[in-house]
Amino acid sequence: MTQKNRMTPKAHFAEKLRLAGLRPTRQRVAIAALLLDGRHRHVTADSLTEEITTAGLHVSGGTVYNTLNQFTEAGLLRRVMVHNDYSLFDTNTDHHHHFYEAENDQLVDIPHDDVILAQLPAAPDGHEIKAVDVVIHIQSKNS
Amino acid sequence: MTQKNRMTPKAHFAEKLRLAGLRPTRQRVAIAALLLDGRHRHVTADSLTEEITTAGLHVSGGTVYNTLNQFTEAGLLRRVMVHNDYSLFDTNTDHHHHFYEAENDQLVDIPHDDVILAQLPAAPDGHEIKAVDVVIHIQSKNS
DNA sequence: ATCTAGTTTAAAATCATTCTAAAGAGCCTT
DNA sequence: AAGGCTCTTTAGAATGATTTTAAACTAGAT
Ligand SMILES: [Mn+2]
Ligand SMILES: [Mn+2]
Ligand SMILES: [Zn+2]
Ligand SMILES: [Zn+2]
Repeated sequence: MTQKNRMTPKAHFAEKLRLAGLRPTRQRVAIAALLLDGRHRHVTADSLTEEITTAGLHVSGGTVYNTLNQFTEAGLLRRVMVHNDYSLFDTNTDHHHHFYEAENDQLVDIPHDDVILAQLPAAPDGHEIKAVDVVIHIQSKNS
Repeated sequence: MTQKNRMTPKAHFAEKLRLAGLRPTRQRVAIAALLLDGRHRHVTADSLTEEITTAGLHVSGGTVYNTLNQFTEAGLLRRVMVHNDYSLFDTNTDHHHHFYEAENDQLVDIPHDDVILAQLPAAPDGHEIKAVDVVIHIQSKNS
């Protein structure tokens, strides 16, 4: 078992943040405890703020945005692009793709192996591929 | 050759709009003439407004947005999702994918055949696949 | 020419996100 | 344990793309 089982949860997430190059402030540790617990899900600044409130905490709006951006920059979260209305963050940073149902703005993970890219184009000269995002747009069958 | 060569360009685009179920107003025809001439490119509300101005015309901001949305809804344009900053519209509605270089917000088409999805997952129960979007994020090699 | 539903317009409103500048908190050094 | 430096947080203002509004206009039918 990993070392995390010897620490209090707070210390565990503080350590995780330090490793990511982020100073473990009270707010960041609280958000890390909510988002980086291993569960795979998709959150928005709004839904995260709700979670924080439900947990009996308070973090200013600016800090929620800053933290989501910093976690993403640090590779602790992943931003998913499916529309222009607001940002979606994925707690699953492993390589995987998504189903997106615009009808009710629902995003669902596709297991890694269920999409196979048999052939990829070469990146344009002087460039390299950083990530490949596949979004499969779906709709309910009865139109 | 198609029938379009027998009409004045204006009539040609008016007809195209009628077929798409859109009343061919002066503004829509002007925008159609700029965007639906067969060239494949990516535009924003802003870049389109510039083009309109350069052409010596004027269309209100609201109408530029409405028209882009209506054209997209009608299948004359395609919206491409690569970031949350503003909408990108593609004059190429054929099935194709994109390279995206975040560094300088540059979007480049990938020829249809250069990405092959060998295996697609089944859509969730009661749903069908409407579109598959692949975005390959790239960056210049010297980081 | 007249009518009517659909469209355009300038301006205001919306709203997610970023910025500001002042107060607070990690953390390193004494 | 205290001091100090830098990074963070905060509430609130600002930003900016997009939508909405309500009045003026027009395509197309009669
Ligand atoms: Mn918006
Ligand atoms: Mn914005
Ligand atoms: Zn996911
Ligand atoms: Zn394209």
